[in-house]
Amino acid sequence: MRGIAGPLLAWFDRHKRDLPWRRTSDPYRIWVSEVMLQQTQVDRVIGYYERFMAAFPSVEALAQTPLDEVLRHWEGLGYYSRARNLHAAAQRVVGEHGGVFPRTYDALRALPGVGEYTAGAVLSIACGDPLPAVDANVIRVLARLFALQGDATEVRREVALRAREVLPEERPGDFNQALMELGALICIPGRPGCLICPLTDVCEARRQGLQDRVPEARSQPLRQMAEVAGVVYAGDRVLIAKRPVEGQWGGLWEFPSVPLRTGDEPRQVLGKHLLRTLSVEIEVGERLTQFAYGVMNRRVELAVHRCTHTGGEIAPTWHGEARWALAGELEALAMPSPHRTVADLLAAER
DNA sequence: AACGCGTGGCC
DNA sequence: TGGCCAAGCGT
Repeated sequence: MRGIAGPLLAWFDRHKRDLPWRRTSDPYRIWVSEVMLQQTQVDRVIGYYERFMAAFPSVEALAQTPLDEVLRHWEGLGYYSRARNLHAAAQRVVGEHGGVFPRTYDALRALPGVGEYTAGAVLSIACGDPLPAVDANVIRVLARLFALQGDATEVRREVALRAREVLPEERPGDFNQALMELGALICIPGRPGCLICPLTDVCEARRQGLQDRVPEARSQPLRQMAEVAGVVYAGDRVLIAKRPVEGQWGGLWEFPSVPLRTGDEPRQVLGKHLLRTLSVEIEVGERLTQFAYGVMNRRVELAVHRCTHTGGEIAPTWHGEARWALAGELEALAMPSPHRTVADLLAAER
């Protein structure tokens, strides 16, 4: 296999999408885009990237902003550890590198949230370093190009070697992006568009008729769950709780909620939960809303009750931070998607 | 090594 | 309509 760089880069020059992070060579901006793009589709990232850059135009700006505000800009994008790591990394760039974005592999790789892929992507795209950037697209494209089959781990390792071999000295960043762009637009998981693929003539899977074979993704079984949340009023304020930084929705604010087990009486469980975790006494009132949301491999039926504070001050425990908030404050807090739905409901009824 | 970690669009 | 999926990383 020789010379895929030529036709691939020619195709890329002609068909690449006009994306905001392709209009800069600032390593900081490339880095932010790459972190946002982890496990997230391009179309979804564009708006977040532009708002994030307007708010945090430099690594110093990001570093000096409170994490809560950074998370608010990340709300809805998911995988919130990315935002926490991005923020922590920005502070380390300022504190340990004098605000100069690191341009060596080891220094970049040492930042939280920067793995092998991201380090290679940032340095090849922003600095022209001849490093591969192997993401799921590249694995699929090269596995097909070289007709690599077998164990997923084995294919991955083999792809990593091939990615280094096919990488051209000229325009390594564009080459990496071209492989990913091809994987996203043409060499897609389902039925690849071999008829319009610039590499169709040299693709070994195509030659062998294996192009429809794609590494089977092992899907986790979907679990059904139920939970109850309370919008607890004390006068004109509502009770909000901050989720612990580790785990799902870490660092985000939510209306206090608790999982239900089969047979649980939701209103009773909610009351006991608030008493036990925050020492807050409540009276559980009418059901405000009920809906299902999906998160990871779970489908959750959420019932939300309007509640009234009847006694007890918030006693912060190991469960984390909680406080009373004015309705107008909710807009500025980072909340999980289903809780944002509830907050919007409250805002609409006022 | 295998698993946890979000979200909404798609067919 | 619901199962699948997307420019990974940390542990």
